[in-house]
Amino acid sequence: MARKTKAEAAATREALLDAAEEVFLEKGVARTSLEQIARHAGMTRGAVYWHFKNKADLFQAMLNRVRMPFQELVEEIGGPSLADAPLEAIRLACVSGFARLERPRYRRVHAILIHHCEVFGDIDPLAMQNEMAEESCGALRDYLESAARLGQLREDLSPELAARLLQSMLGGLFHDWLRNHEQFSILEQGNLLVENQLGLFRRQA
Amino acid sequence: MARKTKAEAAATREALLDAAEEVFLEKGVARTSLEQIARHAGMTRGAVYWHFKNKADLFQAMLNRVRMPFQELVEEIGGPSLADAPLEAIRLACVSGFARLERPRYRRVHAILIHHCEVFGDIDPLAMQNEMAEESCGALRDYLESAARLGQLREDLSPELAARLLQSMLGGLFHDWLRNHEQFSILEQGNLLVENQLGLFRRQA
DNA sequence: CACCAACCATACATTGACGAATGTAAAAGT
DNA sequence: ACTTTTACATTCGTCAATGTATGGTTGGTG
Repeated sequence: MARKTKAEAAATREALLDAAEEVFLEKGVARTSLEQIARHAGMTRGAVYWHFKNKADLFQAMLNRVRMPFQELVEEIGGPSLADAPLEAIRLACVSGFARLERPRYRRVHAILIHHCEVFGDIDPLAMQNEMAEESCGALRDYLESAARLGQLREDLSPELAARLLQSMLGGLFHDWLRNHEQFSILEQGNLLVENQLGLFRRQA
Repeated sequence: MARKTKAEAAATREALLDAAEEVFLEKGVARTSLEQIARHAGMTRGAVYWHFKNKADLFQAMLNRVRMPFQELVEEIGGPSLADAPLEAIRLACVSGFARLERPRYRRVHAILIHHCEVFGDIDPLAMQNEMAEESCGALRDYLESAARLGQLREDLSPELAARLLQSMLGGLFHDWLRNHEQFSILEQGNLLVENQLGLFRRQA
């Protein structure tokens, strides 16, 4: 095959990753061959093995396109508002996360990671999920402790417990929505649930 | 090989299913061969193909050993107490479910179904999860509507919304625990979370 | 302008899982 | 006691997927 421009080569690489997302989501990671991915992108396995070492490497590259550390979500909500209104900061961070998840690429990759792949090669999706869970739970706990210090939390509710409740609720919502995103909008439903759950946390109903 | 008595044959069948549970949980469904399952049970693939048609059939048989319809959980909690105390009925049903999940067989099979298998043959774990979710959410809504009619719910909280909150929280807890059950006890943690979440739902804090 | 390496296709070797066919020895039936 | 069926073990053919090696064309760089 003829050599391509650097831009064209990068484009085919992206096309391969796009194809991987679609086929992985449709048929599951284990049941899709590199041949199927290549054909779906209009290429052959040669292209795949040029750009990626193997299936696990391609999978990792697919994940790297959607890395969103929690810090980015915090930065998106503005800044100094979190100092005196931590509960509102949590809500806005959640909204920010929901908005990202509605972008097809983010939704697809997370759905694949959580519902359409097993342990595989040197990639352990469960370990990744654990990391995500602990990170978000820790951040929630920080904000809720701040809220407790400011007297914005019910006195019979510890920030630790509130963080676990909220984290479990968010995790369940996340899983449910990723399972079939056509059933509801995570932005609407998520807003509703987070708002009300935080309302239950607040002092004086 | 020599023929075994009916009891012995049934025992080897159970042994094969036990082995399947362990190997599936350790290596994932797609990455384990029937050979590995058979060897782990001290047999060969011949035994597997005698008792089961193929991998999907074995998988289905494994699932059939842990079917627990929601109705059983309700029956376990006693009976007439649910009429005037629906919130307590919910709590007891959850406790009952948590207790079951701590039995190794139930825990393993659910962990496999949710975290260690993809779509596979004529088996769609996501569809099963959807069934489970809708069934439990519907039951929760029924009880919470009953609680609302009895004036046991906060007036600013619709039973519909409460059901979604609780269902998401339970689902998140479920997933988190199945991901690594060594981190905490679902019976303790589940009791704590359900109790407090229901407490937040109740009228007059 | 020349030449090399990038970029991808093609062909080939290897692996390993499945499933069916066959073997067989003891339990069940008669 | 004789036959039949059961409950496996063993072997083998097939096929799909992987990984590698090779070839061919052209963009990029000196």
